[in-house]
Amino acid sequence: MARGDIPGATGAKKGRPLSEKTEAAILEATAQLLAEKGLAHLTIEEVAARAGVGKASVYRRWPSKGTLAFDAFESDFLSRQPLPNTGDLRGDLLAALRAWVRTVRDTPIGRTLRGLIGEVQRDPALEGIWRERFMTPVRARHRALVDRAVARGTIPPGTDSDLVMDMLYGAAYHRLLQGHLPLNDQFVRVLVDAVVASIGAVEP
Amino acid sequence: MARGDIPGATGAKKGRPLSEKTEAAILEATAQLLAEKGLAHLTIEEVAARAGVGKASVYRRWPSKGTLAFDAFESDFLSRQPLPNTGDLRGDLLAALRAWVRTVRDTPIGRTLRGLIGEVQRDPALEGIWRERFMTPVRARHRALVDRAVARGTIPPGTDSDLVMDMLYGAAYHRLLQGHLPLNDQFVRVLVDAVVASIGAVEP
Amino acid sequence: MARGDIPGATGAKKGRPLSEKTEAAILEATAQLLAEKGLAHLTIEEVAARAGVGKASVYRRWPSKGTLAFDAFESDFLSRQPLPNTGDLRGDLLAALRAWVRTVRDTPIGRTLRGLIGEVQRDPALEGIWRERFMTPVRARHRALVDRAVARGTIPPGTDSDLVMDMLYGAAYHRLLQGHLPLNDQFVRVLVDAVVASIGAVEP
Amino acid sequence: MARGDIPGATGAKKGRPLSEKTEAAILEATAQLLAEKGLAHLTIEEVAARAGVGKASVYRRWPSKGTLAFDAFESDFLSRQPLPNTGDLRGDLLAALRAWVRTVRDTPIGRTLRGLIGEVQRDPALEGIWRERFMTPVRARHRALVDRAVARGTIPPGTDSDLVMDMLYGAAYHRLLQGHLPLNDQFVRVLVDAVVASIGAVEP
DNA sequence: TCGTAACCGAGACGGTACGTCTGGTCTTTTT
DNA sequence: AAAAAGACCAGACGTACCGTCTCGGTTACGA
Repeated sequence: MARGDIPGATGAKKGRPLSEKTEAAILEATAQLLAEKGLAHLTIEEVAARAGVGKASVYRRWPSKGTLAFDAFESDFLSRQPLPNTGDLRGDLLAALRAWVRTVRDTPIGRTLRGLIGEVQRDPALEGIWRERFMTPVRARHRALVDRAVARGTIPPGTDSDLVMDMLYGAAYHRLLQGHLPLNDQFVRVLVDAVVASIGAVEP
Repeated sequence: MARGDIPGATGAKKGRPLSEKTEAAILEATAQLLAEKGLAHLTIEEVAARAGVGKASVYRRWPSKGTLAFDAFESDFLSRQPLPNTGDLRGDLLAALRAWVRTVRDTPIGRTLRGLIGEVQRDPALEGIWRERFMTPVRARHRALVDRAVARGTIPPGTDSDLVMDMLYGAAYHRLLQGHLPLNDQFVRVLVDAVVASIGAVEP
Repeated sequence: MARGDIPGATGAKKGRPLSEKTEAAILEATAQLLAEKGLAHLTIEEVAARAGVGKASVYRRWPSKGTLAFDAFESDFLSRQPLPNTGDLRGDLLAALRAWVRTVRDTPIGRTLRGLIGEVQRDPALEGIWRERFMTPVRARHRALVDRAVARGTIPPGTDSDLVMDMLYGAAYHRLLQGHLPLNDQFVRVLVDAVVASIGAVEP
Repeated sequence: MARGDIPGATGAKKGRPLSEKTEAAILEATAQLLAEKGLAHLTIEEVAARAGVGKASVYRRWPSKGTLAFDAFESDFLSRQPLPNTGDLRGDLLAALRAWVRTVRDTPIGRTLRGLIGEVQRDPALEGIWRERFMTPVRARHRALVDRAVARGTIPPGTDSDLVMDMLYGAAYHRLLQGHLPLNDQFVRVLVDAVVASIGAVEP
């Protein structure tokens, strides 16, 4: 986990507790600076200054720039990934992927996401956190769509939902990170069609 | 391109030309250090020292760590991506993807590739170079496999080869960068099968 | 003044105060290196290394090599300039000038003084500091000898003590800096005699 | 001497002779830059660029910045030091010192002279050249005034002309280099008076 | 209710690496 | 073979941040 814990939850504590105000100020400053200059040019020094906080108060809570940025980023991103229910798999996947594309393409979140993934590549300490707190919940949410289709009986029960996720979001992340081709609606449609076709889906 | 040019190709040159020896020493030192400590902990300072070269001689050629690392990495990686010809599409894709997986999973190249992609996310100046010199040639080589299958008539002529590439390599890069699931042969097989199925390939 | 101030004198202080240990280590290292290799070959890098201190800790206190060297030099030099009281002007001037000559001719201080004056010629920012902290106190000390003679009534009341100082020490600095003739006791004697003669001094 | 010799004078020469044009361009550029930014901020790099000449062509002729600057400075300065003949010593010394003061106070030459003397303090290799080519001729010229007075019989035959020079010019250089008091005509007058008085000069 | 442990903002600490600059030398090509 | 150009190695420059430590002061528990 990025931070220690919700204060008061773990038990024994002496002395003055961590101030929630300080924490909020840090996260707010981080979010601002993240949008303004990107993760690469974010510095703890500046976060502390902007938040009106000592650097130690930042390091007391987050061990690195990545973990801090991650916390500031997380909730924002997740809230933009809906769990659609259109009645059939193609529709659900289309809606989910479209929401993803809009988020990363049309908001500063895309840039931050790219920077964060970049950071994860260089800091092994971030890998676990990133997977646990970001990849796992997002994938779970998306996989639910596939599982629902299995339950409905419109796709075979043995469908490898991990593979489906990797084909869909792998392709999408690929275009986000490599930028070799546009992330547009045309791409989303043909991608979802191809993936649905590969499952051997029965038309409802 | 990362550096100026092929020496001597552009024409006018006065004064002492850039020494090829110096350049070779820098690239060699960079490759060594890249393998030893990864891109994140590679420093120009150390490259220069190891190469027995002044820092200015490095900056004269490459404007940043990323461009330098990229040049040292490029040829090494590309040489490990064969152009298989097994006679059918599935076999070709399997061979190509297996080679890729072996390279990134079993050699230090995988770590460097991850670091380099991370670097590309933070340095906009690298994006173009990366795409032009890395993504484009590698994709072209892989796409040739699909085009050959179209020529053979085993898959429909309108097949979107870009999409095929994105599903295959998007998924593979996804696992490389996110590490949520292993990059093993089982994954390669089911991925190729699913992608081939999605194309509506005719069995030969 | 080279540095901020006597710590704690100015009032408001926030954050960790400058460590006196660090400052002492820097001054000590500077003094050593000044004697070893002269001001011209003194580098902040080496001062920091020798003092076991970060470069920033040096720059935090002194804005330039010259100001640092000056601070390290100052007390050492001044302590070697006595305020003689032999009873008559000639004896006082002889004693003072002999002490000066011995200091600059027989110790490494002479070399440092030359280097420092050289530095002052090239860095306008040093001029004021040099004058205020070096020339003014030293001259004041020496002029006191002349003023005492006036008080005694052995020389005319209107004597221009600045001119006397300039003839005496001007000539001495001239030989120190230009090296055209030796700085020996013979020189000191005839110089003092000539200057005393020029004043129209009454023999006591 | 700063440079080798008058080109072509020494005899044996093979290959292309040193170009007088090149030399003139370098000296001209040096003089300009000396006046513009002072010796301290003069760089061989910039001299070469301004002269439209390779750096090596500069180093071929002058071994260091100081020697080059010195050559560019020398003739200019000496031409401004007249050999007055007013008929009596006081008048001669007054005229000579006034010319000196005007030169160093009212032209960029003063700044350059200060810089040059500063440079001499740091570069032992310059000392000899400086003394030989600058101090010695200038002092000789000035001392001639005193010697003439001896010949005239207006001052004692045993007069120490070196001491007279040191009192006069020592005081003047002192004010130039230390800047503690102004270099004005009032100073010149009282200085000359005091020095002449110290000699025990007979009124003519 | 009081001691004390852990917090607070501020900023100095020892460091690393940056990208730039200069010095003096070396190596091409041109004249 | 010298000139002009400019790359060569070396390393100091001053800056930016790093993550830690110290300062004097302030909470808010728990003994």
